[in-house]
Amino acid sequence: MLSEERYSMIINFLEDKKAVTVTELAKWLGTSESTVRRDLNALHDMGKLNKVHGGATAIDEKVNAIEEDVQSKSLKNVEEKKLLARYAATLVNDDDVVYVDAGTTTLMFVEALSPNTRALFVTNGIAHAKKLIQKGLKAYIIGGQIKLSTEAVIGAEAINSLRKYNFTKCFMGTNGISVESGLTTPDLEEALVKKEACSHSYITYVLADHTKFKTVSSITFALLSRCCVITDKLTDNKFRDHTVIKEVEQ
Amino acid sequence: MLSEERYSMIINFLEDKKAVTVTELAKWLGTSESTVRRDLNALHDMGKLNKVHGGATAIDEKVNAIEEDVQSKSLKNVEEKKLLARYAATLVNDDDVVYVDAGTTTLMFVEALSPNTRALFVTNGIAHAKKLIQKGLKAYIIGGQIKLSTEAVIGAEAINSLRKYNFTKCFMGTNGISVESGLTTPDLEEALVKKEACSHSYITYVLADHTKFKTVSSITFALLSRCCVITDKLTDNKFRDHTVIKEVEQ
DNA sequence: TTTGCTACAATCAAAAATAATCAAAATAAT
DNA sequence: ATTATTTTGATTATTTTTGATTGTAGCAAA
Repeated sequence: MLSEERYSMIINFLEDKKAVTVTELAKWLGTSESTVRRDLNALHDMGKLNKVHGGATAIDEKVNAIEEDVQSKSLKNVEEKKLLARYAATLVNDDDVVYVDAGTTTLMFVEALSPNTRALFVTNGIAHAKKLIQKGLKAYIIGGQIKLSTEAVIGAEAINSLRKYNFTKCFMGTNGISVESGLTTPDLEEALVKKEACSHSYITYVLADHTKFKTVSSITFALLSRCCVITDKLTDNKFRDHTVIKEVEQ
Repeated sequence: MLSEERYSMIINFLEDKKAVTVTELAKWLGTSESTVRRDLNALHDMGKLNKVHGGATAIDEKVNAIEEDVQSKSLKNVEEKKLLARYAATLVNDDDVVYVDAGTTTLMFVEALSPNTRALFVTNGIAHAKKLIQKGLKAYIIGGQIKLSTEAVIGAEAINSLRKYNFTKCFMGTNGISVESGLTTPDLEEALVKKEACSHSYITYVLADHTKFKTVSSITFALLSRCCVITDKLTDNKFRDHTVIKEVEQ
């Protein structure tokens, strides 16, 4: 039997039953569990099913629709980003006032948040605001102009909005991290908002996967010395001399 | 059995029975109490149920109920609303500064807008903001707390945000229209925002299909005399004595 | 309050499932 | 026909899940 045949049999099975175990499939397909696992991995990489311990479950169309809705512009390093997001989510306490910067990495952070937290969230991301309230969390959005490409609120009005707040923690994304230039991003307007947000926060956490290191964009919005960087893999230890680094174990 | 299967069995059980004990579940699922406890913790962390001593209870599904409510509401009189929306969209000129109120009818208004207009839009609706920029229009969102059920920005911060603006036109939805009480809505916070928006606008247009007439909700946010009402079918001509009415031909 | 009972989280060892590895089998290429 | 490549199933070490156990905490009756 061709592997493609097994693939479609597995998908059909899942569409009907919603969940299946590896053992079940091995027996049903008359093949070994090793092969079934390989098939499940392949289908998972294609995004055709959810792999879970013991087997697989059908993809929830609702989730799919939402994923589409969030024009996830960079499907790069998704797993790494999720890792950072999950760790960052654990840093939020009930009494925190948290600023969430717009961006794809921080959106995963919002997804990873516990629905039970009583913290207060402020964001400049349209998608972030929507997700936060869908989780039943208390959320504020800052006012101002909306940038088309990133769905982020920016501009003078946004900066003015931010002045009112005092955050205990703020979670930022970034385009580049370097020892010399600190945290950098290509858009001036966004950089100004980021800068203002950081300056109103007691702690600034930066979520940056390993690809962001030693990259420099045109505008610096924060210096390393004032931030705590959360990353998946630190390739150069010299960063440790300039900032607090949390390397999340996989 | 996959843990995901147990999860959904527990959720289904709870949806039906509203409450369940650990012992019950262990027997029903044919598993140990330890596992059931672990499952309940996991589901609690996901926000899918309330953990209580001895077991768990179904979550108060306000969110879901309201979402459905909004959806069914938005499905009512769709054609009539689209008619109003299309007409209202023609009222926007390139040099206008337009406020768009949150709500299902005004969302259709946004959909009906020409992507070529150079008007400036300000809104308190998350969905509205998103749609506006997706159309490539210049859009601002006001800052403030986000209301879960309607995805509208409300609260003191929202009102403060509005103070800065001077609108040439504002487009409002409403729950009720009556000669005596004017325009009314059930939510105080939303009413205050609507009121503030109207008071900063040169003209206020109210989009109201025929079902809204002679309905009164608890809070009045504007009087008929100060508005221009756009509707699909006017059943009682006495309204013409109190306000400017545009009856859109279908 | 105290007492007794039950439920709980934490811990641990057994069981199950997994990824990684490798040799055999099947398939394709020369 | 022979060689190279891919696929498969078995084996291994590792990880995850599970159920039993234990001490602690919560609850209700005395």
